[in-house]
Amino acid sequence: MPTSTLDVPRVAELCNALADEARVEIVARLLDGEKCVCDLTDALETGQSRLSYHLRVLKDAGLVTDRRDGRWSYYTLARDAFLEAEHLLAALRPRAVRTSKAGCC
Amino acid sequence: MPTSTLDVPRVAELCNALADEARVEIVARLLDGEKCVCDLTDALETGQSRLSYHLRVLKDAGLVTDRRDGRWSYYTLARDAFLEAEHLLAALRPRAVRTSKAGCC
DNA sequence: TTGACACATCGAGAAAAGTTGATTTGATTT
DNA sequence: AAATCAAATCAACTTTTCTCGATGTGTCAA
Repeated sequence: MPTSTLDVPRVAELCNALADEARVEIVARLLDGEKCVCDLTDALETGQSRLSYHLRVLKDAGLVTDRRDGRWSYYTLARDAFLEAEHLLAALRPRAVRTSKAGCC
Repeated sequence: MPTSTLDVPRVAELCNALADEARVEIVARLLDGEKCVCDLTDALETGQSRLSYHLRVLKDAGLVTDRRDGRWSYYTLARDAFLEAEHLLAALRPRAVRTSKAGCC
């Protein structure tokens, strides 16, 4: 459930999770649906432990969820978290073009 | 001018700039318009060089612009960059609730 | 039950980011 | 011109993040 206004630590947490290219790549790969770790390893041509690490960061931030099926783990984007991120970001958007120049101190 | 789709490095760059609470605080303070550095130093109760460092990170990412007037520097949120960020994030949002479970490998 | 597999986790090292105090720069006041 | 002030930059240090190879854990096949 997305919080509406200015949750500073949460913004930092979510952005932090998306602050690394490897993780954004992962998210991009998950856009067309659930993938298992082996699919991602192939697609991203990266070491298994590295991938596992980044998946964990995304998971800790709530941006993905995982599901186990036998030996495989499947990861899915968490729609709620992305909506939450959008709302939080929207709350940071400057309302209009500011013309008023500030005086100082 | 906001790019539309999946610019992975740019997402990482923007998110990185917002991945630190201090910087999100700064953005929050700038929401009601332009501020000089001294205002921010007071408001955030932080050292001057620390603030200057974080302002530079925000500026390098394009999220703020600065203007000099005499001895003072004024910082303003860059509306375009925030819109760009919103668009980029929107492009990462999973389209709908996925029910299809992936087969593997 | 042994071996192979998929993945998570660990430990150590490398790299990057953040903090702090001192110095520098450039503008203003006296 | 000298002193003062706002803010940027620097250098040294601390902390965090990332990477890589190794090990651990649970699952399945032979």
